[in-house]
Amino acid sequence: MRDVADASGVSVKTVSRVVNGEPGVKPEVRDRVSAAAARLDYRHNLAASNLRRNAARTGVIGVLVQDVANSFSASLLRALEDAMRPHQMLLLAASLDETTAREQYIVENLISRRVDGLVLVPASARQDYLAPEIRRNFPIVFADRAPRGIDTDSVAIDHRLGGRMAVAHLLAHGHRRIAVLTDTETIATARDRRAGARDAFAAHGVEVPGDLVRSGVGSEELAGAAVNALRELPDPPTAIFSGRNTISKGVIRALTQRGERDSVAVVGFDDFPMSDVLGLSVIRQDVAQLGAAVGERLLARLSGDQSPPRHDLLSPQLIMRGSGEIPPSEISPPEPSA
Amino acid sequence: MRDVADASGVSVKTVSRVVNGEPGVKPEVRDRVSAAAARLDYRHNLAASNLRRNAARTGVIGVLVQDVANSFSASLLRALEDAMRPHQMLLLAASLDETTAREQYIVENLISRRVDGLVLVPASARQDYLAPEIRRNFPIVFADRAPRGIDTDSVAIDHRLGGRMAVAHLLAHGHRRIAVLTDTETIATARDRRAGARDAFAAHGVEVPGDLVRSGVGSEELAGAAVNALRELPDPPTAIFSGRNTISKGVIRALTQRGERDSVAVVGFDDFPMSDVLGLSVIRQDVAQLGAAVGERLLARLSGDQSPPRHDLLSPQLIMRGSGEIPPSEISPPEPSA
DNA sequence: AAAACCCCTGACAACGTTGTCACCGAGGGC
DNA sequence: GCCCTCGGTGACAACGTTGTCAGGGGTTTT
Repeated sequence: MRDVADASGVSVKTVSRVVNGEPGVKPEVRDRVSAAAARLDYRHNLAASNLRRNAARTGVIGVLVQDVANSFSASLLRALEDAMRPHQMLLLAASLDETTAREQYIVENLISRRVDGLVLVPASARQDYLAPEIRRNFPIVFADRAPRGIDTDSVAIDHRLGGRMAVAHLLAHGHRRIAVLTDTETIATARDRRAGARDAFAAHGVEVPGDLVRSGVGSEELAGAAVNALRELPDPPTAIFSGRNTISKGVIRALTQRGERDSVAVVGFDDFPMSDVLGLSVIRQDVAQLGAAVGERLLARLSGDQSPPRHDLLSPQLIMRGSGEIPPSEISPPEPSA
Repeated sequence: MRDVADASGVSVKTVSRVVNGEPGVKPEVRDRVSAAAARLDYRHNLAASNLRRNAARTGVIGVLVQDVANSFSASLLRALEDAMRPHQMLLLAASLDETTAREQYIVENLISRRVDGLVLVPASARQDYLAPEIRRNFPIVFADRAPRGIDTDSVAIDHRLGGRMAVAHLLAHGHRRIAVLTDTETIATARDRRAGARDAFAAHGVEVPGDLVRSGVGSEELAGAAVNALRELPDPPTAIFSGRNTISKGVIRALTQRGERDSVAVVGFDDFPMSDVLGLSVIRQDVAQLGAAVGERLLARLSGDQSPPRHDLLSPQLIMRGSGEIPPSEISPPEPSA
């Protein structure tokens, strides 16, 4: 900036005025400065600028998700970007891979960078470490999972309701031997979805088929293995509730290989690309809606909203595409009469 | 920082030393300062720090892709993140939506933020506006598309080869009426893929079926519409080369609705999640490999590599899953003998 | 005992920018 | 002709941090 000033024979302050488009500079001087800036390839330094304009915003928000390559996270990211774009804000995105340590490291790093806010799909079980930030009213919005150990805004899908809807749907179609495949116990959403499944059994007065409930199904491979194991049981499940999109993929792949796509009912949680073509019935969470709601909450906080934290729950939706409407297969032994 | 210094009775410089873990501070003092910092919720300001340590890195690289929600972009992002993670670098991600204006705006913004480098999947036709950055050796790596108007590193899939492979495969299975659906003319990759398709026709001495070549197919909906139109022709195509994953989705959806999934051959460009279950034959570009190569190039530049720009081409791979191996349907009128 | 050394610490300037204030000269009102 | 106003400009300090250098006190060397 000093160089530009020297080259155009004015003070640095005047260059600053030109660069920021402030009024009160003679057009002639303005042109001279602009020309010099262009000639010298001058690039405005936003970091220094923000440092000086003390209370100003950096125009960046941090987004921590599980894995930016996962369609859920990617859609969330995109919805947030769309929400932030009109406000000229950019996104610093990071994948956590369900790693608590990385979550804390990234959060700390982002705060040092003075991001204006955070969107967090937490990997950690508790987020007490954020207490100081909450105390000073730093905007943090939790997405898809509620905060624990602190209180701050969150927007999430009602996973429990979704799990309940899925299993209730299968029960309504006459299934009793329903397998429930969910991710690791430590993940709150997985717990909620399984709890919802249990709710549905209870509401229908059906005993939970304990031997068919599997948690810790954390990958496509594990899901496929689980399907194979379950279908080899003496009294195999006639329907499967798969608690996550990666699990659904493994389930469908395994069923396809076994030639059982048309005989075993499946309802998945999480829609994913092409599941319509696959005819997979799912509990759909509207990720775009989720992202938009999260963005809205964050923007409200950024513009000074001091109201108490809100915890919004969005209802998922059952999408019937065939796989969830398959009746119990006749191969399954008839239920003994009471 | 001054507050922490006052609270612990030392100078700001000593606080700086403690914060940065520099040696040469008495353990007792170090503890006192750390305690004060914790008590006052002190947060280190990386922006100011970087400003002072003049030539230092910000530890952020900008990544501009088409759409972070698209599986190609999302996977690229993830591969880059993995490449950068060991170097403690974070990613500022932005979606361009094939918009030239947004590309320039974001690039300018990121440069003002002093990102250490850029990864660009350009939306613009030419990138002359980057000339000053190239001149000062600012690290920019193009991904998936080569730069035009400037010369800098790029890593891309050989789209032309891929297009050729796809159509050659269909020709080898006896098809002659092969539809070629590609995205807008202005997108370089779409042009390359179509050119590859023409190469294949030429190499087989087959005349290009002009009435079946459609460009400007920019969405799933348009792809579906194109399929319907083409299949209603008096002499419909017996095979389809779909030049992009979104197009493939539209094609499959339309064929499914028409009940023609098993009678019309399809080879798609771009693998996407679940296409294996759909039995779709595709030209796969290894996005993870692409992202890793881009990351590697960028890291090399960041560590001072001054060699001339390189333009690497990665070969795509044909994955046969059934849809591309369907023979020409008999419904199609027999070719008139010569 | 003087000299040399080391450990620890702090004063100061500087990074690139902008807010504050003061200044200069031209024009307008009395 | 005097005072006031106002448009245009620049000097200076400050944002939060760290590199440089100097200094104080203790210990070791000669």
